[in-house]
Amino acid sequence: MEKEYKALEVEEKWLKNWDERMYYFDWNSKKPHYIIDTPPPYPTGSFHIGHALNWCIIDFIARYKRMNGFEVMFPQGWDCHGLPTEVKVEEKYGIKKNEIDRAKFRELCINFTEENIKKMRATAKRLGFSIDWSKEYITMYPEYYKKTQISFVRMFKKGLIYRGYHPVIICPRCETTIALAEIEYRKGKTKLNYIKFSDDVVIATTRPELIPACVALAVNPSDKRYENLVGKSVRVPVGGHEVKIIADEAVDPNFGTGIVMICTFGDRQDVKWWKKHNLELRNIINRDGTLNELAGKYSGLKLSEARIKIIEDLKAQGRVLKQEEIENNVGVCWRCKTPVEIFPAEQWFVKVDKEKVIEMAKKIRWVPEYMLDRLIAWVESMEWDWVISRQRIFATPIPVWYCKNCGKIMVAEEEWLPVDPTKQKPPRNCECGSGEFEGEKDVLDTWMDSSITPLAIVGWPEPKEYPVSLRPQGHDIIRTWAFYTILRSSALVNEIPWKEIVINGIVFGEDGRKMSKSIGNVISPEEVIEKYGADALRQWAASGVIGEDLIFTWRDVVAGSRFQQKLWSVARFVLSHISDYEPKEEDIERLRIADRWIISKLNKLIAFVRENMEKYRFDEALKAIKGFVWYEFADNYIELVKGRLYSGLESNSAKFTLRYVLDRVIRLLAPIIPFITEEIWSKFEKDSVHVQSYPEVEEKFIDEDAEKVGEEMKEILSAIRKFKHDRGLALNAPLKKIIVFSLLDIDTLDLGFATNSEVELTRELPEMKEEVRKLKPKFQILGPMFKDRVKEIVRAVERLSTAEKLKLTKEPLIVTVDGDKVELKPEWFDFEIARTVEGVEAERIETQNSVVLVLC
RNA sequence: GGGCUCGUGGUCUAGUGGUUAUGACACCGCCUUCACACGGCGGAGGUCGAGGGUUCGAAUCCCUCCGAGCCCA
Repeated sequence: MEKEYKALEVEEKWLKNWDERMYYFDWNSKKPHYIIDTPPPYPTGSFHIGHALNWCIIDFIARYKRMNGFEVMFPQGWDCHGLPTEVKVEEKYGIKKNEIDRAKFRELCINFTEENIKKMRATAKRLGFSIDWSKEYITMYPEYYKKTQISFVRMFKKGLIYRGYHPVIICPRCETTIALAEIEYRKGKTKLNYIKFSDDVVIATTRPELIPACVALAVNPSDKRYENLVGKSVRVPVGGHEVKIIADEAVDPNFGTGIVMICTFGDRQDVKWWKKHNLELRNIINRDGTLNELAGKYSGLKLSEARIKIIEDLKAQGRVLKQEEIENNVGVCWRCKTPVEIFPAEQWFVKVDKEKVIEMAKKIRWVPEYMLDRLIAWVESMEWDWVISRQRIFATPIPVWYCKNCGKIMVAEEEWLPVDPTKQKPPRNCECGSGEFEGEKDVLDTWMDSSITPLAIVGWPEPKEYPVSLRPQGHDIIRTWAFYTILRSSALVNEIPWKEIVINGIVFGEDGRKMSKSIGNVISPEEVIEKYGADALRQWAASGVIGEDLIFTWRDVVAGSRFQQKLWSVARFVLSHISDYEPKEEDIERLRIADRWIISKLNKLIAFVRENMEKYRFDEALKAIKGFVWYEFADNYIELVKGRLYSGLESNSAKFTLRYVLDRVIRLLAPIIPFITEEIWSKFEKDSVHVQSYPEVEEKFIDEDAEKVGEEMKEILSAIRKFKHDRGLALNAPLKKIIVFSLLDIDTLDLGFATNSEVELTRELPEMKEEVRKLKPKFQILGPMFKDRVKEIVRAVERLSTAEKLKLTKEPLIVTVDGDKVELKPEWFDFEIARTVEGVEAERIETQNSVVLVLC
């Protein structure tokens, strides 16, 4: 074995040699199934570090479960549809989606996405994820979006999908609907106009051009000034129609006059009020940003023109009382910077049954638990149903036609799916007899695709089993992906989607801020892999507490890389000593104290690691393994048994132990660092480490007595190292003699080798003088017993004489506290006793349970 | 503005009622000993965000404030 561990070479080698079929999921397997509803990422082309964190966690779980005898399904999906791809494709080819053939545009999007998937797949493979590639799904392909369409049809038939009015955002210049994500906000100045509707009703508005769209006025219910107005009606100037005055808490009494005008629609708050108070819809704006006939004499004017004209007219009527300049945020189109307008249009909705979703969510086990609160808070604050239609192209088509003759809606039958209604006609005529249809041009929200992933991976509409075992995902998409999935699972099969949901945090840059291209703090997984390899990055990913956000730091990656070198060096040492050794039962009988000590500690480690892996606390598990390998096994155990190994004296017991420990440690680490563990495993075992079982605790090796003695030997060794260090001696410098006074069965053979000195153990403590050096009250006992008198008791104990303190170590002692006699018991205190031995010219070192005399 | 989370040596971090607060990185000294200098041994460094409360006892529980972050208005 080479001295240096070459992570990159080893990782490349195993990527080539591994047979990925060992990760394939078999429905017919008799093992218990463990199905993971993995997130399908949006194929942007780069698998970023946030994905890496998420996938590492999934892979730790998948590999751990596999080694524990589960048949694990780790599928990989790609959530393809959406606006960003449309935008990228427009940029790439210099086209506009509305100016070219829909089918052609869709094709360009598909090609673009396929390229991106290819790149991301490569990174996922390089990171060593145990993905079952035979279970890959791609939402833009007909096999998948057929399922999305079936889900639409079924929910429509159950009455869970309906059509209704909802605002869409349009850019009046581009004459197209745009998404919230496409709005930029600009700070600007505008005029707040105080407009008199009647003698006692004055409103303040920044949008006078919308007065003809006014459908109500609102005041805060606690506003004393307007108590008598609520419920009354008032005539709208320039519009001429009458509107009611209503009360609503959301009105800010301190803004303007405290009376606000509600229009359909000025902004998102108007939309809320419109829904909440069931107001009339009064749409005065056309898609091109001009006013329609509902605006009366202003019909045909552009909004900006209408604004001037309306203010002019109002001034002429003496209705404009005041105009003050204020700062505000205006939403503008990201492309042309024109202020956007809200425009009511017919949309498709999914009904949201809040109680049902919460009830379902509570049946799922949430890790960490508090993440459930986020979902509940979100659901409870929802103000309207889920709008699922989008005015876009690259998405799953809504399988619906409208009869050109009678206008009736025809929803596709399941047998007709998949279908694109803009290209295909329905196979039968409308009830009215007409065969002329207009296909639905709107398409489905991308979350309609991705909210059926747990169903899709088990073969729905003929699910092989359900619910699945686990959903791992980030907390940033609880409100979307987790919520929609629970909603859809409930609606489609009346069942929870998964038994458990594990939420991971998001990744920040080294500066503590969210990674973003504009800040320039983005680190790509490839960058890390090129320098330190996948295992090092995986160790960083394991260092996070589940649910909490994680900062990327090179420091952690480097620390991971160092641990790999340490593990490699340890393995190199162990393997060089066991190459010609076969474990034999009789060697167990001959195990010495140090062997039994380390094996016992290892078994306790196994219990601890299992417990934490079950809780998804990979940070705790890895930290414990690292600590064991580095500070127990390498620094102490190996140092203790080197003598036996080099001398050949009692060496088989050490060899048995080295092999036992290495075997367990490698298997414990395999889910987290699959490459280096495989490499080391291959040097002394056959088959892949990834098809082995996870180490089990062997109770017969848990040995408290040996641990006590082993810890003491470790302490003695450390004390002697410190002694040599203080004297300026080399650590391997021989000493004349070391005499250990101890009642424990210290192994003088190992300790002698390790200190390079003769070690003598003696039970007799000749002419030993004892003195209580420290006396620590055990407050856990004293607190409940004496309550507020504890301090007095402690003071009384401190006043005791040396002889009395020594007496208290062995028997109860009566002391006087505030005139009361109190009997103190030895078990209420921790004693630290100094033992001095006279007549010996030697350095005296004391450890917990021994006195060590060093003759040099 | 609402929901959730976090604030611990220089930096990052463990720690949900017990006195002397965990570890890592960085730092300082010593040691190139045959697994490892990406190492070993030793050392220095903290009023646990601020204030108040509960308690015999608070980093830990409660309240208020300050600061940071995420998601949503």
